[in-house]
Amino acid sequence: MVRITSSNFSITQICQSGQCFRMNEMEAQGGQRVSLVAHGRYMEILQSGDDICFDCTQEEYDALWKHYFDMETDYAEIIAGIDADDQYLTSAAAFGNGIRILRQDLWEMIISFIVSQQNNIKRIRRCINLLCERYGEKRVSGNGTVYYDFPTPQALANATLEDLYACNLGYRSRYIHETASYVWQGCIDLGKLYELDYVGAKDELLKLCGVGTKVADCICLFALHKTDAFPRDTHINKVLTAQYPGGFPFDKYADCSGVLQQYIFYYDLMGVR
DNA sequence: CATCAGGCGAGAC
DNA sequence: GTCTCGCCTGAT
Repeated sequence: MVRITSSNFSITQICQSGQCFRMNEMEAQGGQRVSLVAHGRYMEILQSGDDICFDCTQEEYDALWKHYFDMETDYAEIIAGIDADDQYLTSAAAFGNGIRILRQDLWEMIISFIVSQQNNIKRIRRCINLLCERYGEKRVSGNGTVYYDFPTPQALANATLEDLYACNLGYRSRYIHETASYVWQGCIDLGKLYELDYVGAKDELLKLCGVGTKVADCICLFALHKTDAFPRDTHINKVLTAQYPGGFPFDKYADCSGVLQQYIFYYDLMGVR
């Protein structure tokens, strides 16, 4: 068990923000609890107010989860940098101030956000769980929980189109089949994407079948942690049209616009209006 | 029954 | 380069 105290950190907000499809809210008394599969491990986190309890060793927290949850970044500073005259953005950030931009697995994000297109979060989770159960390695955690690794490029490349359609992926089945084959054959070196800047990494990702501008931006933000990426989906476009008819002030928020995108997205999705 | 969900690829121009 | 159109599936 690792106990830490942090304002600007909410496991439920992170869970609901829709960047991670393998994080689930659980029943809990006297606080919030989520389970998570990442880094090939299963973990639970308990939170009560500013008190957060990671169910792992200190070594594991320091080596993996601290970085995964972006604990080194001061989100209060980002929020403090928001233009006080921008009432919408100020409200959105106050509403979602516990959100973090996670550092998730690159391959998992590529497939997850291909699945996400023209799809709703509930079905996205179902599709991904199905892919993991059918093509991921089965594991058992320390507390006896059965879970599945995210399928490897090889496992998905070996799945037939029919198999993928059977996972209710619809027309995205072909995209996943082609992208998995492409990666498994070594046509793209995913490792080198970490060395590129946002624009360079995005250009490479756009070569993948089923990856367009929006999906590429999500991968850049949630896997490569390019916080200057600003994914534009239907929610964001709706808000930009209504709240920023003169254009969103990207120049003010050069290297944190991706964080702001998450505040806006979450506020539009969950906020009471 | 129509519409939409965190878009994208293919083809027309 | 920009625009339109069709697309699996399920929830509302």
